[in-house]
Amino acid sequence: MRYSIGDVSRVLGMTTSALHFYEKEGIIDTPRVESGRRYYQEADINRLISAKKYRAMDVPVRDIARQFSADGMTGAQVLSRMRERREEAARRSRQYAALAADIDDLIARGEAGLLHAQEVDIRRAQDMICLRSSSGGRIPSDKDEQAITRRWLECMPAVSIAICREQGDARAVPTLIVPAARAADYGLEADGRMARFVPGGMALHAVVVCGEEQYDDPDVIFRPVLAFAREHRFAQRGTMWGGMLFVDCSGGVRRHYFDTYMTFS
Amino acid sequence: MRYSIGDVSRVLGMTTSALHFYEKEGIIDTPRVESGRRYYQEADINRLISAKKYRAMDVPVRDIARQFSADGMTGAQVLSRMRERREEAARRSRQYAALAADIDDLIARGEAGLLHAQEVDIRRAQDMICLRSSSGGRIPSDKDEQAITRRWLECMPAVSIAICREQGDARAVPTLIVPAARAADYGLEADGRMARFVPGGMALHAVVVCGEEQYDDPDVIFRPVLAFAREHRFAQRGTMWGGMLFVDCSGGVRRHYFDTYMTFS
DNA sequence: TTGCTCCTCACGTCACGTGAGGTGGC
DNA sequence: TTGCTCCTCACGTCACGTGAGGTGGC
Repeated sequence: MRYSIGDVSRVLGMTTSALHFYEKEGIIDTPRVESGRRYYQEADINRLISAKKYRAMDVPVRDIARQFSADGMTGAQVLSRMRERREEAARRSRQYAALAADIDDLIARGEAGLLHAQEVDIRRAQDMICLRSSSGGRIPSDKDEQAITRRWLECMPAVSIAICREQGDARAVPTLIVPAARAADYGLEADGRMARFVPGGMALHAVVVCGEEQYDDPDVIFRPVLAFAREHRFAQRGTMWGGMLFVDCSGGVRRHYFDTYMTFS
Repeated sequence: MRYSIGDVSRVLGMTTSALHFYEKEGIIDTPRVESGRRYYQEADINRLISAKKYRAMDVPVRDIARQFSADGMTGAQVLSRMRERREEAARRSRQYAALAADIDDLIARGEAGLLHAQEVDIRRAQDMICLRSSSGGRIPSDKDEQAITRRWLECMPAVSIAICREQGDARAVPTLIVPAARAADYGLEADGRMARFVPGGMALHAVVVCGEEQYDDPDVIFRPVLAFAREHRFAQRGTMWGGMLFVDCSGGVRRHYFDTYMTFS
């Protein structure tokens, strides 16, 4: 049986340029009829199907070419490659599942934020862990602190940009924050120095919208809960914090949405 | 606070060239000191962290730049993008999980094949569905059949290259095959024409190793089970089939491993 | 003659990575 | 003076996709 490149392309779901590419990479060595046109035989089809199978497993084309070459891989080596691919596929599956869950959480908080911006309510806050640098910025200048911050940032989107103000602090500081429940999954933990445990509990809550002024004066995000607390005589207990939900950049202005909590006694 | 590109790079886990790239793409617009060196401020850090978050969700850099631009996206649009990203992440998670399971199956059969090549045993065969073309090759010449074959090939590695011989066939033919149990997950089904149901049951089984001769004479793969059947007076019932496990290309020869089954009455 | 398939070759894509060759501040 | 950081610019990567311009067989 001789097949034209068009037939092969239609059946294998690969463009002719992909078939040219596989040939250039040495996965197949297609014979030609006199006019220069390629024709494919059963053996070529088999190799292309196998190549497609390994590509589906994310094996690079060059590795497939080597595997298929005259002095290619033994069965045991092929199996060992497949074991790697299985581990990688399982790893990616877990990673995407975690990502989907984390995005879900962001969406839920974001939707609530859009609906109830600027309203103050009372609700239970989760336990959180907050990461602050000794230099006061969101980026530490100390190398050890830089390494820790980097580890935290690798855990986005579970980790969020936040602003925190511990009881007794003169002003709020830029930090990172993660729900304590998610922290364990990512191997993040409170050490009492950079990473501090922020206990949850009943809290004043508001979604706050603010502009660029939060960079100079991070305390702006706590105004609604603080005003409510003054009016209704709630006393702060523990750490006030606000996690950034998203930024609305439409219409030439930047509106930062923060989800703020103030636990009270 | 002013941060150098080195600090930012260390903390965000991005190379300086990535930071240059993000600047070129318009995600940030970094100011310079007189000597030409860049410095980053809290607002830039925030945007880079956000960009990293969206990159972790597989949003393209150009879309992130547009989202952050002066006339960017509203909160509702950002949330809708996040919903898409969640669906995509969930889809990929499922896809990689299925891939891992399919590879697992390939490995298990491959390992058994390496250990017990050329031995005949008796075991239960699974129900399978086998796809054959009316033209006799693994690639059909009919356009409708080509479209069906293409759909099957998109379900690799659950679908395998195979050779089948129905009772009464003059010779074995190249086909594709899928376990009936997996077929349902991929929306493949027997139609009695191209795609035929191959019932499982007690069967003679052997892993057969053969060379290129299988392309001219696919029946070679059934020799061990047929010899055993003659010797021990087993009569074929239903379809004989062999699924390709892998190809050993070491030492300049190609050895094709097939997992063959002959159900008997 | 017209459509269709197929050919080669060059350049584009995406998100950076990797030097090469040079500068500025401690 | 030496090390270190940072600069720009050009080219590479990976697996193809997309034309442009032309040929061959019905």
